Amino acid sequence: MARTRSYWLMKSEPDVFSIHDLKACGVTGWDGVRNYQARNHLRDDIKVGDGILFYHSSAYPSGIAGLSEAVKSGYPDDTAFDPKDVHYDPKSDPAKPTWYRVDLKFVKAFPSVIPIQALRKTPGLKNMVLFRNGRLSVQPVTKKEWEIILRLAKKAWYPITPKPESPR
DNA sequence: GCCAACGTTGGC
DNA sequence: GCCAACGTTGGC
Repeated sequence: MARTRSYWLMKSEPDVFSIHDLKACGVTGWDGVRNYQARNHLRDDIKVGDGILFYHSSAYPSGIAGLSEAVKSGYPDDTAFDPKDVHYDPKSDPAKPTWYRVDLKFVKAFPSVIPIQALRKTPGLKNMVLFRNGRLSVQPVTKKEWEIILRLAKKAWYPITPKPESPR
């Protein structure tokens, strides 16, 4: 029997890599993750066909910006072996890699980002890992949460919050 | 810029 | 193995 589809949320700072960058490149390797809990999901749990909520962090607004899908399950993240890479980790042994990545493809950019404030206010989303362990950059999402969020994306239009002036 | 939450490191 | 110090993330 076919495996049930799982769902995930992955964070990215849009200044570094946004849903529009994913749209432009089509498929990308999700590398540079250097947290063990997130690594475990990348290495062991995410399978081809799984649905991914693409989350913009440290953004205006922060929130879910679109959809992605896993096209390749966990394999070693070789940026860890490259001394010139910002994510270089001298402790990661190529013969026994510490860090893993998956490949993702672009599925959809929402017409407007669903802001975290709207997610927080939605009753069925109270228990999202996003609110319990906000710092985890690769986190599981339940089927129910996934469905609620797809409905929010379809119905709602969210104005772009202006970026506050930085103090001088 | 501030700070809460969490992870990692290292002395003991 | 404990825990204090420190670093990072990310919302606000």
